[in-house]
Amino acid sequence: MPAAKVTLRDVAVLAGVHSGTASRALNESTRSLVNADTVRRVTEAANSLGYRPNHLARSFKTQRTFSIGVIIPDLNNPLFPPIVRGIEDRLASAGYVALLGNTENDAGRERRIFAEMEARHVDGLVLATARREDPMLLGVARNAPPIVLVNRIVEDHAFSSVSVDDGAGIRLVVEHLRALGHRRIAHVAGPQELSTGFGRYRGFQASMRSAGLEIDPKLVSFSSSFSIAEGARCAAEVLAARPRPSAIVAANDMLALGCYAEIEECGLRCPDGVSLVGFNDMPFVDRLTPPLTTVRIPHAEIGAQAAELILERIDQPDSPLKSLLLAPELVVRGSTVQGPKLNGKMSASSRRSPSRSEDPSRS
Amino acid sequence: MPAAKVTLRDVAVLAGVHSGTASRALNESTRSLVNADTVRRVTEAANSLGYRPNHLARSFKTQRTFSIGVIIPDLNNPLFPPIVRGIEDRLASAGYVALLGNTENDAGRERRIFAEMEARHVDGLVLATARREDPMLLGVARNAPPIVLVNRIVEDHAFSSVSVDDGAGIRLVVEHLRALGHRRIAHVAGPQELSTGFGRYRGFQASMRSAGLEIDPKLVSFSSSFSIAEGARCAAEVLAARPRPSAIVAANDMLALGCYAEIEECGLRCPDGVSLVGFNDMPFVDRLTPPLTTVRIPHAEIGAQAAELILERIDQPDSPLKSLLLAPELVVRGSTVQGPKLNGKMSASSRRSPSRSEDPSRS
DNA sequence: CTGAAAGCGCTTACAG
DNA sequence: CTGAAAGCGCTTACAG
Repeated sequence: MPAAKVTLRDVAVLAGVHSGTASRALNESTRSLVNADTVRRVTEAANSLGYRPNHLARSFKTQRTFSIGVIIPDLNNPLFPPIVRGIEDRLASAGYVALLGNTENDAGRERRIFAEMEARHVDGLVLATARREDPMLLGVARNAPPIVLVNRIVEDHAFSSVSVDDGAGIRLVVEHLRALGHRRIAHVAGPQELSTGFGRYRGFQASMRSAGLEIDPKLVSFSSSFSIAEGARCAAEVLAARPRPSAIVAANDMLALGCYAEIEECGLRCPDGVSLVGFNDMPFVDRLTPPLTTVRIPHAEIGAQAAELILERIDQPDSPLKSLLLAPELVVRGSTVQGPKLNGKMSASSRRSPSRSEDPSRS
Repeated sequence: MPAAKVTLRDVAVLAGVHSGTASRALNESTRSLVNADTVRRVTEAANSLGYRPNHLARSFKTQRTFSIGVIIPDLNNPLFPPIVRGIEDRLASAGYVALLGNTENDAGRERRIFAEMEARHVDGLVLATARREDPMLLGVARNAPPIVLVNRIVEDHAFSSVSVDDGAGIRLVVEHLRALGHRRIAHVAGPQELSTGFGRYRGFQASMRSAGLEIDPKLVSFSSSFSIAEGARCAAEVLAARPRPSAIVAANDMLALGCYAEIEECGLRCPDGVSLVGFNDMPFVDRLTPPLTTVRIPHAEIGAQAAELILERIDQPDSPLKSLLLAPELVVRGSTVQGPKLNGKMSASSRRSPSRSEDPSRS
């Protein structure tokens, strides 16, 4: 049991050296400056006294805290816990700790949390709250700590970032649905002021086009937030269109959850009446009925890479900015089935659907 | 834009006072000691210079960090994010910040995280990792920071704590099932070294007894962790008993998730073949098929109260320990239906089951 | 390779 | 009510 307060001076006295020497002996980076035998004596003294360096004194002196601010919209959104864990685990292994802040997507809260983190002298910040055009981020002071964006990014790349290739993810989705014979495909889009919502919508447009499918404006509805309620509202909109869509591409799993509810509400069934695809592969969406086909993103990896980037920037503040784009992966589950052209009146074998040969991705 | 570095000295010079006076003027608790006019001058000087007190210097001097360590098993367990948010929100409003640590239920990690938090001089700790007999907790040094336990508690109450009345929760469950006519009720119990697993098991015993129902040992299976896999394993065990149970009480929702899978695996259906109840009301269990009947606990409130307790202990280290026991609430959803006695061969009206009159809770 | 000393920016008894 | 000063426990140029 260590005594209440053992300081570096105590160690130095016991080892018969000056406290400056003890400091150098105990510090990894300065150890090489001191005689090996002195190092041994100091180390022994430290051990025998149960010396624990005072973090606060060191931080005060060096103005480094070995802490990183992590700002997210809401920890209760299941997307974030695995990302946060990815960040924390990587940081912990480097002796850093994360300070977490939830903005609730509120600009005022965001500013307050940012200021609080600065006041606490975090060595860096990881932000999952960026908007495509983000007034706060554009206004950050020159002497603000290094910043890395995660998941969401800003329009002009003034920051390092780790995100997922949203367009590629949606392409996998559209091609999957196309291959199942779906032609009237709806999109419940995310908020367009976020890079994720915007990128997935653009990806939807692009991959529908290259799949040779038409985008009916009535089959696209824009949510104002990635929430279940908005998913239901937008699903109601696209399901009201005639002819009805045979599949819905939701911009994320929360929206997809709302779609499930609304599909049922309309007296339809998923997947028989409407196929449904989400994005993110949130925990437990594989336990829904039917299990959700979705786009898996490497949550923990995203977090770990973001932590890696911020640590790099701290060690080398002048290193060039990096934007990592991680590859998503389609996870096919029960919520997507053959479209109406293939299992409808025309049997797939008796008559080749003309659309098949028109499909440029197959020619 | 504040200059790179404005210190208290700069403010004092501009206001024409000594830095000690400036400190007193700016500090809430000492402000009353200084002349109102001086306060005004100092405040103005501080504002005009954009002075931001250096947190690090203050912490170093006062040995207080306004930070609290929060140690949980795993942020990816959906039980914890809402609790953590409850803690953080309450802490933030008091100017505190939370440092999060995930133990993965590993004793070594737990020790390491605990030591790290101590080294960072957290002002207090909130632990959600307690075991009923917890060697680490019993061994904490006399000069360790104040500790509050959350959700799980230790056997002898040497700590303040906030938890849920597990026995009362299970009683609600058993009475609900009893009222539906279930008599062969199984229990997929949690780990018995945790107060939650143990308390719910004891609650199961007690409320079965007072409901006049027999506990068949073959209908109780003990899991080794609150996981889906363990839930499935234990469900398989109790479903193998003959006569089969008509209902399963799972010690928490993760175990219930495993029960769902195993019920299906056995070719049974929930709720027609077997009713199922969980515990915790984790996010999204209302979206399962069928939606899970479960015991709701006030997650955010639990966190907020824990934060409250730790703040109290920091302000008044000698205040008496408190153990808050929050009331759970039954949420009835689709996973529980009438038991076999009432919708089986014997109609409820044609023949009164003898067990009804034997039921002491109804006499 | 080591010692002596300054100093990081505050807070807080201690005088007056 | 305010000033002068000590000091929290380290790190790090600066000498030698």
